[in-house]
Amino acid sequence: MTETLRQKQKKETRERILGAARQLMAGGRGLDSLGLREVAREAGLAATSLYNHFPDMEALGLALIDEACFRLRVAMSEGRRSMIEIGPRQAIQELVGRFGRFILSNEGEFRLLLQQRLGRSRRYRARIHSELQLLVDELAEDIRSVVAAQGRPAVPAEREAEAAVSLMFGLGVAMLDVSPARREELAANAVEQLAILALGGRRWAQGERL
Amino acid sequence: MTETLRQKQKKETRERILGAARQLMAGGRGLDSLGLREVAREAGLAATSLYNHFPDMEALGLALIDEACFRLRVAMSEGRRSMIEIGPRQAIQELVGRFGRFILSNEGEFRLLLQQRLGRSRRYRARIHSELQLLVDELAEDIRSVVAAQGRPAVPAEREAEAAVSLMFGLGVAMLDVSPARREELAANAVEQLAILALGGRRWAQGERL
DNA sequence: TGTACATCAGTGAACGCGCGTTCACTGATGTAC
DNA sequence: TGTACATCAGTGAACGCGCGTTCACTGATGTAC
Repeated sequence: MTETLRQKQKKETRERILGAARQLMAGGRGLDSLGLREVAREAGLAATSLYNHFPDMEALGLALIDEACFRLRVAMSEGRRSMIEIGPRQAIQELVGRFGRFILSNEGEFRLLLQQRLGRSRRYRARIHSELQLLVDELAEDIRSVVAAQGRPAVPAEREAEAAVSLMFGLGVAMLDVSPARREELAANAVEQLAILALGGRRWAQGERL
Repeated sequence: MTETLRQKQKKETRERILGAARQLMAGGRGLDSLGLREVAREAGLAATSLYNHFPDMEALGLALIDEACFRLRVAMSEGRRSMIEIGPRQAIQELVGRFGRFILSNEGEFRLLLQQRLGRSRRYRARIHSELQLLVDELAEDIRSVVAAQGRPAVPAEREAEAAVSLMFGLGVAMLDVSPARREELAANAVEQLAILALGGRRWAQGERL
């Protein structure tokens, strides 16, 4: 069943709509402040045409969120394999570096996720929440792999992964309103935070407590 | 210079307006979705009366944010003194407990801070950012006090405080959409995260690295 | 291959609605003498 | 203490505007014979 011209054009128009919305949000705008007409105008379409692609504005928002989740997942999954070999110290550097790069080149998407995580729509929140849980799970698995590769005792990987994601999101938020130089500083701080966490996890694994 | 009846009533009306906005947000609404007329109606006033108390809607938002910042500060400052004596383990329990209670009884305010930290208005963001920096600074000071009281070497308190705030905000976000039982679980996890962090900080202070 | 009909992405007008803000006004409260 | 005037919190009408959505329609693309 080959794709007809019409189908292809429809797909392209849909992409143009999502791209227009992304473009508008890249300027610092929030999803909630985007109007139907505004998105249509940016996409070079009549306002009503949007209804040929999305049943309502909520669906458009959900499509944007899905896209953002996908990009985050891809960005954070790249090179997961190699992390196992480079050891914990470099793995943390790499992790923060990758997250920093994602934010740098997908600032709008990142803000979208942060905002809608607490946003109006339960569906949005649920979608984002499950995506972040996935991120935590993958990270926990990576932590276990790195530790196992070094022949060390099993650390509290789930807790560390949850904490690491919180720390990276904290980093991300702090990065948003700030100069590139300050961003480097913040990233370096985050690396230290994660290193301290990993160090604590190691000791915790050995039965040490506060 | 004693307060006239008019001044007193004006102050009360202002409080009623802010209270109405808080009330509306307590239902899960965001600041951005609140309309002037809606707030006025909830407060039992004509829409235009709001302009006797705030020059525009942005000012009303800023007043709400100031109020929320103040409440957070008060909630997190209470009993700071006693924390120094109870040692790190109980101090963490106490910290998370206090934060959890703040969220429980000020959910709307907490969501307001989280949302507007990334929100439309630069003034909002700046206000919240500086408030959080204050929180970090105070916490860092507390950490130093607790550690010094135990006669231990100085830990990387600034990093730990930043991390602790990120972890607590991560906890707060996770708590919002969730059952009370699950909240307990999340709080317990956060306590563990913070304990691991503190353990790592101790080792870091002794010169240990990953 | 050509023709006749069906599909459907895109259009422009129109719907009711609430938005934030301005304005001139009212009447109770405050103040000066 | 009483009076005359000033202040100003609260009001209701009105402003222009953009919102999301519906509708009947157009014309290019697709399909069946």
